[in-house]
Amino acid sequence: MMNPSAMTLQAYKLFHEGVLAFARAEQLGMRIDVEYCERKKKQLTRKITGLEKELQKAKLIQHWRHYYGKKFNMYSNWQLAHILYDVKKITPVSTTVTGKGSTNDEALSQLGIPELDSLLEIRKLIKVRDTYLDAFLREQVNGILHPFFNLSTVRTYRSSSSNPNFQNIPKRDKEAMKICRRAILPRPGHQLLEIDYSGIEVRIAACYHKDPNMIKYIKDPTTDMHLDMAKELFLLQFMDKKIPEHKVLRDAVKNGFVFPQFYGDYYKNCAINMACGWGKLPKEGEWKAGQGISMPTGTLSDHFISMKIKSLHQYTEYVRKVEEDFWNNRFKVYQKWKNKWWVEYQRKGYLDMLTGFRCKGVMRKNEVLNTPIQGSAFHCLLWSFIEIDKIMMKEKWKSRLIGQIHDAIVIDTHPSELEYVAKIVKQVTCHDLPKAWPWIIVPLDVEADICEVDQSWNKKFNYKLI
DNA sequence: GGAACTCGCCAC
DNA sequence: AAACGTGGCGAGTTCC
Repeated sequence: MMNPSAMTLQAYKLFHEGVLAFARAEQLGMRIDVEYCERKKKQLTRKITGLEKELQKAKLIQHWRHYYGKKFNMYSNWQLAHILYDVKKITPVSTTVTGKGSTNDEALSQLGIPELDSLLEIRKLIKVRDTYLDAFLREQVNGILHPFFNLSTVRTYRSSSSNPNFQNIPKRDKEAMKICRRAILPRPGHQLLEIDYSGIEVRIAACYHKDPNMIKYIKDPTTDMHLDMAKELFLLQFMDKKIPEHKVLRDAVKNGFVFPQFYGDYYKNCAINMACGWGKLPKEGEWKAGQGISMPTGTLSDHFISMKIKSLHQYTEYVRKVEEDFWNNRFKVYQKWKNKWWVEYQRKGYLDMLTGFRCKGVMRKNEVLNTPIQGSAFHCLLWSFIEIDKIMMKEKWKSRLIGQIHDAIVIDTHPSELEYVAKIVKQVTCHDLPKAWPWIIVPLDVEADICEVDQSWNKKFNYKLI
C-alpha cells in the first residue's frame, strides 16, 4: 500500500488523512441495543428450532438422515449436494466453481421441492442471527460497536470494513433489514443521518470516458437512461416510472442489464436475468400465454409473444442486438475508451487513476476497466468524509461521523445541528469536491435519509437537502 | 487441532 | 477471444 511508486503525493495525503478521519469515527463508535440483540437472538433461535423440527418430518430430510446417520447435518451443503445430485440423481441447475452441483438459493428454489424452500428460509434466519446479531454482541464494548474502516486491503484502493463489517448489513430484504438495523442506535438525544452520492460510479466513469450521450443523461434530469433501456429491452413505446408495472421493468433493466453491462457482463446472462429472473418466464421451451409478471395489459409472455419473441432463445438474440447498439451507438465513446484503456494497460503493465493511485500487476480485462472507476468513486466519498471531519472538529460539533459505506456517510447528528450539518455536507460533497478536483466534469448529487431522535437505523425517512 | 480451502450470502 | 467488478464472514470440509 505504501509503496511510493503506487501513489502520488496527493494520493498518499488522501489516505493519510483518511486513516485519521476513519480512526476518529472508529474510536467514537456507534451505540447498539444489546438487550434487543440478545432478545432477538433467542427469539430467532426458537423460531429456527421450530422450523427445523417441522422440516425433520419431510420425506427428503428423512431419507437424508437415514443415509448419513449420526453424521447427518442439515446445514452441510456438501451432504445436500450429494443427496440431491448423486443419490437422487437430480440434474443440478448450476454448478460451483469446482464443478459440483450448486446448493445456493437460485439453484434450490428452481428445483421446486417444498422442503428445500423451508431450508432456505431457515438459512436466512441463521444468517441474520450468526453473521449480524451475534457479531454485534461479540464486538460491542459497553454497548458501543467500533467497526473498522480499512484503507489497506482492497486492490482498487477502495475501503473495507471489519469486526464487524459495517458495509454489508442487510438492506434489500425487508425482514432481515429490520431485524439487523433495529440494533443500531444513535447516541442519546441524537439521530442517525445518512448521505449517499447518487450514481457516483456512473458519474466518475464519465470523467474517464467523457461519452457525450452519457454526460447528457447525467446532466439532464428529464432524461432517464434506465427507462430508455427498459423501453428497448421490453419493446414498449411508452413507459412511465410512476406506473408500478413499469417501475418493476425499469428496475429489472437497471439491475439486470445496465449495471451488469458496466461491470463487463454480456447479453446471454442479461437476457436470462431479465426474462427469467425478474420477468419470471421459464428458461426452457416456448413461452405460453399468461406466464411471467403482470404488465399493464396481460402478462410478460403475452406481451413478448405479441412482439414475436416466443422463447428465451429468441429473447437472447434480441438482447444481443440491444447490447451491440448500446456499446456501438448509444455509448460509442465509452466503448472506445474501454478499448484504449485496455490496450494501454497491456502496453504499460499498470493503470493510473484520476485520483493519483497506480494499480500494477496482472489483471483481467474487466478488472482493468472497473478498477479506476470503483477506486476513484470511493475517493470522492473519502475526500468528502475528511473535509466534513475537519469542519466538524474545528467547529466542535456535537454531531459526529460514525461510518461509511463506499458511497454513503453515516452521521450521528444532534437535532439542533441537523440543518447546518446537512448544509455543510451538501456543500462539501457537491460543490467543494468538484472545485478541488477539476477532472470531475459532471455534476455530483447526494441524497439523504434520516431516522427519528433516539430511534434505530431501520426506520429511515427521506430528508430533503437544499 | 489448527490452517486453508469451499460455498453461500450480505453490501456497494 | 471472452464473458459481473470489490469486499467480509460463518460453517463445513479437507489437509497436514
